[in-house]
Amino acid sequence: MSISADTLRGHTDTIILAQLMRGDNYGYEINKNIQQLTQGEYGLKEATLYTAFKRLEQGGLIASYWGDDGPGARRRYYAITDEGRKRWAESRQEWENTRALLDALINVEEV
Amino acid sequence: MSISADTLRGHTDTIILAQLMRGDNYGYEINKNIQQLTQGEYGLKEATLYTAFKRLEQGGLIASYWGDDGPGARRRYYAITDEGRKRWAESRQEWENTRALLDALINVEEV
DNA sequence: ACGAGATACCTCGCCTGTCAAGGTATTTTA
DNA sequence: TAAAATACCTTGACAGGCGAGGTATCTCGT
Repeated sequence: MSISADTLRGHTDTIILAQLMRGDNYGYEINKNIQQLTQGEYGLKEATLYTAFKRLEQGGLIASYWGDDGPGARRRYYAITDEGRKRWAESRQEWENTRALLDALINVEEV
Repeated sequence: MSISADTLRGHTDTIILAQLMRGDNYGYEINKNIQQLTQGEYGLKEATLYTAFKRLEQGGLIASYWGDDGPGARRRYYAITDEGRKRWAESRQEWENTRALLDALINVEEV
């Protein structure tokens, strides 16, 4: 986890939505996927993760149900809603914009 | 100001340092430069701006002095320190990394 | 001469997202 | 059968952003 979380603040929800775009999944696994995708450089803290799930569900962007199939402890699965899909698309677009802005703001043209 | 500030949270200090890399400047002007660079899409709120200056100065990344030359009210100028330059270079590098991570996390490979 | 508006700085208190710490329950494995 | 892994959840503290409000100076039109 070499990335300071504060620079990713505000993107947590989008990251989770993106994972759920690939299909229903449960918290632990989602977080493992995130860690894999970033070669272990980034992962959500559990408190952050579950806070985000709660927030997203209350906002109607995801829905949850209990699944008890697999090994290990019981799992709460999450599914992205239509509204969630819409939000993801928007956030993705916004990210493109933010990225361009920060590129312009953080770099200094050579003197 | 169409960009939600939370997606830029954590980058405020770096943005300010980048502006000061171009030379000494004062708060109001720095913020105007930022707005210009982003075609008015982004600007720091004053409270955010001055909070950041305080934080940066206390951290030894910038230094300030009063200048009374120009028109309008008195101005407090800021100069980036050696430590500030170092920090900017680090943050810039970290941004490259963060950008790559978010690209990987927010986009979903097609099914 | 003077009031409006621009310039410029600053503080207080609220809100929100992150996370360390602590807790519960189940299953696998040595 | 105890340890470790899996999996979920809550509480309280903390930090950064910012709305709202405030101060002081200068310019410009009338």
